[in-house]
Amino acid sequence: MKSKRQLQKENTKIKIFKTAYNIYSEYGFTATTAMIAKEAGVSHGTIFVHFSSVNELLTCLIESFGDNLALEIHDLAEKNDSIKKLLETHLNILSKHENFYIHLISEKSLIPEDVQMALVNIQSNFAFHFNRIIEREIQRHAVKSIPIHMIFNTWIGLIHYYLLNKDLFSPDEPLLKRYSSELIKTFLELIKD
Amino acid sequence: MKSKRQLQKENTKIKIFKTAYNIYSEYGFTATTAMIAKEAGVSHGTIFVHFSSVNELLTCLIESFGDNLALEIHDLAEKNDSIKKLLETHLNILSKHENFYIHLISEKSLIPEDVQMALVNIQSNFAFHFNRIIEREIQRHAVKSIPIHMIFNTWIGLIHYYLLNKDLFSPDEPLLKRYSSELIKTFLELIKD
DNA sequence: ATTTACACTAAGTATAAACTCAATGATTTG
DNA sequence: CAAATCATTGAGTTTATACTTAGTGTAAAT
Repeated sequence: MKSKRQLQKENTKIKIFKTAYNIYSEYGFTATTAMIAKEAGVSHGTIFVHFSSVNELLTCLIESFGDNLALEIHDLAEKNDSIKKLLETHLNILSKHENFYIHLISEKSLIPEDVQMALVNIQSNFAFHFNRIIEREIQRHAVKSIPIHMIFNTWIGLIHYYLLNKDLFSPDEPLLKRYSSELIKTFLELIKD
Repeated sequence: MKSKRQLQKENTKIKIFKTAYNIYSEYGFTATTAMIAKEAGVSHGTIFVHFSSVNELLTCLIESFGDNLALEIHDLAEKNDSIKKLLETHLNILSKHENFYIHLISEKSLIPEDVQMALVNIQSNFAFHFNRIIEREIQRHAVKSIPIHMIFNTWIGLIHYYLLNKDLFSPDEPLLKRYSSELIKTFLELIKD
């Protein structure tokens, strides 16, 4: 049984955590701890009761984000065995976290180096499922015989380019909502044998 | 005839300008005006005699960079009319400015908004030549009939993905030196009809 | 009921970086 | 040669932000 104090402490931490996610999603990683405290309705100092530094807060957030994405990718990749389905699923997952993900890739340089690994892990994780399916399609001569990692990098490169240039491509609405089908269609066209 | 004073002033400005380019190329856009002053061998205050703010310095640098790139692209695109030649030329040009260019695209979020346009201009400029040649190849059925802008974005997306992840792909030597031919080969394979 | 523990507060400190400005001394002007 | 000009200096000032800490009031322990 948890004491009243323990509960309050946990709740406050969760409140800060979730608020930070929202603030960073909206304003990017230049948002300040002061903003987060204000939005969470706690005093500035409270943040440092729960997280020893802003870097630790960032680290927790991003690693947790990576873990969540990994779970979603794992779950859905099992069920989708056509390339098209796989790509649709990939973009659907990213779509749910679009704002945070965009800030993550476009402001990577602001993020503590030891956490940037989390980003690499996200890609590796998806690459695993991606490669399994593409490999099979290459065997079947449905996909061009090009080194798999290049096919993967072309796909990630293309969608990251769009996400990184959301201001240009889709300033007023979610980018993936608008471009998912065009991106998938183009990519399938390119890789088909 | 220029007076001694005028000459000295100009030289100092150029010295600061070039040093800033080198410092930013090496350390990225978080490098400080103090670093630049020290490296240029002038006092910190001198920078603000020549540039009203660090943003103005950045603006000058990046716009000048864009102009140079535009010239190089214009010159060389005239002479290269096969796709392969065009892509090789593109990467050769970027190769000459690899470090600065990488910082430019990976730290875009640190750059004043009104200068980010310069980056868009660089792409538009290249897109013009790129599209002209691809269009012709599509007519000849040498390249798949896919919307040209998607072909262009796939190419830029791919090379930016590599440049943005230089740490991963080629931490110890220039990235384009190592990957140019693989990138070109893959891309040509993908778009050929 | 009293004492102790502790989550939280808010005012304060530390630091880093851009930017200012009065002083300096070399150059130009008359 | 004297006076005026001006590029440069470097020791400040300002500002923004992360982080600290002594204090407060409520919950828990005795």
